[in-house]
Amino acid sequence: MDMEFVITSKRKDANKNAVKILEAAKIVFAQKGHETTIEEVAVEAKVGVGTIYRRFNNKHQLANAVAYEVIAEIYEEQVRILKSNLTTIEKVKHVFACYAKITIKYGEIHQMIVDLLVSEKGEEDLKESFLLGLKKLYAEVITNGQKENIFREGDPRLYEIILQNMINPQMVKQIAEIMPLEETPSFLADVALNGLLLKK
Amino acid sequence: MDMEFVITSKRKDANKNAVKILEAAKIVFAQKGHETTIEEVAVEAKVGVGTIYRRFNNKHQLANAVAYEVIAEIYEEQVRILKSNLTTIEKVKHVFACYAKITIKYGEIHQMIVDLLVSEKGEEDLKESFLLGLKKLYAEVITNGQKENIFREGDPRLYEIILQNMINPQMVKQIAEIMPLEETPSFLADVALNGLLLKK
Amino acid sequence: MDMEFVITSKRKDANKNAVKILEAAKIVFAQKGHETTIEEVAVEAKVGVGTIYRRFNNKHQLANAVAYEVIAEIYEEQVRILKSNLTTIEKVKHVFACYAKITIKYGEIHQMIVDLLVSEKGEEDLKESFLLGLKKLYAEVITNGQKENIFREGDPRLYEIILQNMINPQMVKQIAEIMPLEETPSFLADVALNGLLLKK
Amino acid sequence: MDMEFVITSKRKDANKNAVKILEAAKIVFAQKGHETTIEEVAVEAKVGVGTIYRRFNNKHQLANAVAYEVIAEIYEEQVRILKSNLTTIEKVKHVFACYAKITIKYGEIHQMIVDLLVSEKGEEDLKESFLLGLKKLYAEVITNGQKENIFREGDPRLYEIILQNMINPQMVKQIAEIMPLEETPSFLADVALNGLLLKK
DNA sequence: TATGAATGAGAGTTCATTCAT
DNA sequence: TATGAATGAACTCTCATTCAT
Repeated sequence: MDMEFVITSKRKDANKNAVKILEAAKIVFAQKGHETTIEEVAVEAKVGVGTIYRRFNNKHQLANAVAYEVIAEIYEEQVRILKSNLTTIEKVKHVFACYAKITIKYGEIHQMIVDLLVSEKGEEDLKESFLLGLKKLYAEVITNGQKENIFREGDPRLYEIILQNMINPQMVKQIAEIMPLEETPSFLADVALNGLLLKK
Repeated sequence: MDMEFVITSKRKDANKNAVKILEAAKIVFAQKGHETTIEEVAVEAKVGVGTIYRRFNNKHQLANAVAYEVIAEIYEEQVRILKSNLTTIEKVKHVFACYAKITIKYGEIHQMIVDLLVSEKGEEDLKESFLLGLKKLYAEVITNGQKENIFREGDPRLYEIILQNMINPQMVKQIAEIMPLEETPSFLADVALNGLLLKK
Repeated sequence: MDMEFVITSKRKDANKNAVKILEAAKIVFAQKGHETTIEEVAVEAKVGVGTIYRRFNNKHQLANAVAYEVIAEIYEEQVRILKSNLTTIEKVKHVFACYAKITIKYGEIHQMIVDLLVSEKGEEDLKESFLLGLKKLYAEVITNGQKENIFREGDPRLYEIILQNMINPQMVKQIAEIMPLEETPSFLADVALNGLLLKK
Repeated sequence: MDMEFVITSKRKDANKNAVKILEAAKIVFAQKGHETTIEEVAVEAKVGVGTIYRRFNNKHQLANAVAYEVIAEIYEEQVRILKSNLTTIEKVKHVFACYAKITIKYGEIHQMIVDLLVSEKGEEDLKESFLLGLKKLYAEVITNGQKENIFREGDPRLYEIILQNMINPQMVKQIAEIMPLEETPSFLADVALNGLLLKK
C-alpha cells in the first residue's frame, strides 16, 4: 500500500519533503483536527499543496500518516516500558503516563487516533501494524498479571480495551481543570487499577 | 434562548414538523455525526431545507437540539435512578446502563454530546441545564458513598468525571465485539468500582 | 392593471389591510430599501405574508406601490405649488424643498423612486400617471419662465430633468453634513438657478 | 489591505486571471450592478468560481475592486485636467466630460461608486485614497475660482459636492434621450456654472 | 379571507484535488 | 520534481412565493 511506501521512504529519510510535511501536519492537526485544510499544512510546511499530493494520495491518507506518526512516537516507548522488568503495576502506570503525553502534546490528534482505531472501514494495516504489536504486549502484561494473581480473571482483551480507553482526550481535559496535569496519569492509573471503591 | 423556544414550541406540539425534523436529525446524526448535511436531514424528514431553517437558525443549533433531545431522553431516567433508594453501587450500575443505551441507540450522537460538553465555547445553557442537574446528583451519590465508607477519599468532582467518561462511545463499540452488549454496562461498572486489580 | 386596482381600492379606503401594509412597507423600505424582505413588512404591518400577496402580486409590485405612495404624497403639494401664483423662482424653490422632504422622510425610498423612473423596463403606467402630470406642470413653469425672459433658452425638457435631479439622495446626505438640513433645499435651488459663477 | 494586494499583484502581472476577472466583472457589473452574481462573472471571465475567490475574499471585495478600477481609470485624467493650466471654467467642463464617460461606459458601476462613497460603513481606504486626492484638487480649483472672482462665495466643500453630483448616472441617462451624448457634459457644465436663469 | 408554515431555487463560499508550467 | 493557480462539486443559508388550514 502507498502509505507503507511513504512511511518506509520517510524512515529512510530518503525524502526530506515527506518529513517536512508530516511535521507540519502534526502541528496543524494537533490544533485543528479534522478541520485542518491541506493548504494550512502546505503553508506550515512551506511546500506547495501539489507536493503534499505527491506524497499522500489524499487528505485522508495524510491524516492517517499523522496518526501513524504520533502512534509511532510513543510506540517505542510503550514497547520499552512493557518489555522492561518493572512490576506489572508500574508498567500500567507508565503506559498511562505515556498516553497522557499524546493528549497534552498532540491535542486533537489523540481524538483522530481514537476515531481511526474505532472506525470499521479501512485503515486495517494501520491498526494491525501498531495495534497488533501493542495488543500483544498489553495482553502479555495482563495475562502475566493474571498469572501473578494481581489482575482479576476474565478475557484479557477486555482489560486491554479499558486500559487503552481510560486515557481519553476528553477525560484528561476535564481532569486537568481540577488537578495538575502531571498527576493525572498516575491518578487515572490508580483508579483503573483499584477502582472507586474503598478496599477494606 | 432560541433553543429553549424550539423545544418549547415542540412540547406544545405547536407544529408537527419540528418533531419530524428532530426525529429525522437524530437518525441521520446518529449515523454520520457532524458530517451530516442539512439536506440529508431534510430528505429523511421529508421536508424542504427551508423548513429546517425555519425551526433552527443554523446547522449548529440543530445539532445542539439533537444532543439536547438525546440527553433529555436519559435525563429523567438518570434522575430517577439517582434519587431512588437503591444502594450506591446499584445506582452506579444503573447509570452506566443508561449511558450505554445512548451509545447503542444513538451512535455518533454520543460523541457529539461529549464534544459539546467538553468544548469551552458557548452552549453554556445546554451544559448548565442538564449537566448541572446531573452533576449535583452525581456529586451527591459520590459524597454519600464516601460518607458510607464505600467510596475512596478524594475530590468528588474527579470521580464524577470518571463515571461520566467510563462509558464512552469508543469503548462500548470495542467491548461490544467481545461481549454481549447487555452485559457491557455492568462489566464496566464493575471495573470502575473495583478496578483491575484482584481484591484479596 | 392590478396596481391600479390596488391603489384605487386603497384610495377608497375599501380595504384597511392594504393601507396597513403600505404604511408598514413605507417604514421598512425607507430604512432598508430594496433589501427589505416581505416578512419584515408583514411583521411591521402585523399581517401574515400571505395577506401581502393577496394585495400585491409580488415584491416588485409592492415596492412600486410604495414608491407610488410616496410620490403621491408630494404630488398634491407639487401641483399646488406649481399652479399657485408665486413667482417662477419661488415655485422652483418650493419644489426643491418638497423633494428634499422625501429624502429626509423616506430615506432609501427616494433612491427607489429614482431607479424606478430611470429603469427602461415596465412601470410605464407609474411613470406616466405621475410623471406626465408633473412634467406638464414643470414644462409650463419653465416655458413660462422662458417667456418672461427669466430662464435661459433651450429645450424645456432638459431643464425639467435638471430640476428633478438637482435634489438627489446622495447629494442631500452629503450636504447635510455641512449645512443645516432645512437650508439645503433653498441653497440647491439657488445654485440651480444662478449657477456657481459669480454674476457681475 | 487586501485590496491593495489584489491591485498590486495585478499590476505586476503576476497572474493574468486577476485581470481577466476584473475585466469580466466590469462588464457584468456595468450591466447588472449589485445584482450581479459571482457565477455570472465567472462565466464572463471563462473561469471557475473558485478562481474568483482565490483573488477576492468575497463578492463585496470584488465589487469594490471593480469600483476602484473604474475610478482609477479616470483618476489620472482628472488629475491631469485639474493640474493643467486651463482656465477654471474649462477645467470644470473637462471634469464633467470625464465623469460622463463613466456613466456611458460603465453603466451601473457609476451608481455603485456613488453608493460606495456615500455609505458610512467601511471602504475608508478606497474613499481616502482617491477621494481625498480628488477633493483636494477640486477644492483648489474652487478656491482659486473664488479668488479670481469667478466663483461665488461660500463653503468650497458645498461646491465640490455639487460638482461631483451634477453628473449622476440617472441624469445622464435621461438627458441622453434628448441630446447627443457628447454634448451632455458641456451642457451640464454650463448649467452648473451659469444656472438656469438668464444672465442680463 | 387571513395566516404563516413550507418550499426550493439560487446565492455565496469553501476546499479537496488536478494539472499546466 | 515542485508549485500553486484553477476547478467545481458540495455545503450552508436566504427569501420570494405558494398553499393547506
